[in-house]
Amino acid sequence: MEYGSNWDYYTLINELTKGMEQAKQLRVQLSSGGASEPRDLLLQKILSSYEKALLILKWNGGSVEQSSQPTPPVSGAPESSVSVEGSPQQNEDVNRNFKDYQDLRDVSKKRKTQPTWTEQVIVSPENGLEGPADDGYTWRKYGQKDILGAKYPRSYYRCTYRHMRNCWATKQVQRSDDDPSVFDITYKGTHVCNPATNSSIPPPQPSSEKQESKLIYNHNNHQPQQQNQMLTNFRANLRVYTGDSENKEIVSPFSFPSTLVDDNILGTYSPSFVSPATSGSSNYFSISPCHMVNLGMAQNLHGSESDLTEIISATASATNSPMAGWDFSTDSVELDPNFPFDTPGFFA
DNA sequence: TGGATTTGACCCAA
DNA sequence: TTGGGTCAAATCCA
Repeated sequence: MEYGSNWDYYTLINELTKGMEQAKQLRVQLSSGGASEPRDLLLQKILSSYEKALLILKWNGGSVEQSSQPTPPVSGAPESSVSVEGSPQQNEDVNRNFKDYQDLRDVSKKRKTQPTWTEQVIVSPENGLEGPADDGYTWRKYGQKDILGAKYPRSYYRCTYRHMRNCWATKQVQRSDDDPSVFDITYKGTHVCNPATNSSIPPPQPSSEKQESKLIYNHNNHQPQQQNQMLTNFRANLRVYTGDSENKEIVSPFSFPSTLVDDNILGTYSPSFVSPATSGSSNYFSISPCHMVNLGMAQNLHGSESDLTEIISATASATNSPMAGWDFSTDSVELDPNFPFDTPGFFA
């Protein structure tokens, strides 16, 4: 993303403006007692607006560094997020991630310095899927290891374009001990290879992948970028079950909307990810929120990679519930239609 | 034959 | 010292 691009600029302006207007509304409400719109909703909208603006600024600041980074460090920047909640825990995360990014700029080969985020993918047996779907990137498995205390081995993947495009994104796939149908996918680093530009690789057209999968996001850390398209689809398809208290949120059902079930998304499932991930498991199939978007939006939003991730991250931090920014209650709720996803820039 | 996967060895942070 | 993460040679496969 280029700093100062029109998209960013207008989005930034828009977010700040909206935040201000919403704050004014809230002020009026607080003074009058009347409420045409729930106060908490207003608050969330305000917070999300400001947070998105901040994220844009942060992201752009990072991209400046990216351009000068010859190695992995580039992957660090976008993961940092800003917590409007300001809880110590979240601030620690922010600080840590920011520190990670700084570290990455200095020591690219250090371990545990890359930003990470975790997703869980539930594989629906009824779909005939035995593993998580591909996420739009092409991964190459480079290792597998038995993990102490884990029933299933952990598989290690790195971006196929690590050397060609200096893309140092990696991911780890670990089948859950408790529920073998759940895959924990830990992403490290962010792709700097734009899958949309990987035109040299004809997108595979798997048939079985075009099926429903369920996603669980772990917002302990931050997620990848490139999620605008998914935003669009989320509006119509997302439900979130927050009954499970921990950090992982089940985003389910995540049925592929027709707009996603096309070549842009499913056509890019990489063979590598439909390959055996773990010993004892056959094919698996993962869908990462960002990657889906990444594919879908790549055609429309060149270079704009961070939004849904940031929105998720941003809104997630608005309350203790990771997805609270979407105005979720503790039960299954629909995505708040008032959430400012329709900010002009988001779907431009 | 070239690319992807497997797997044992090595590296390194905790 | 240990265990997680990565490397790289061997192997597999289309």
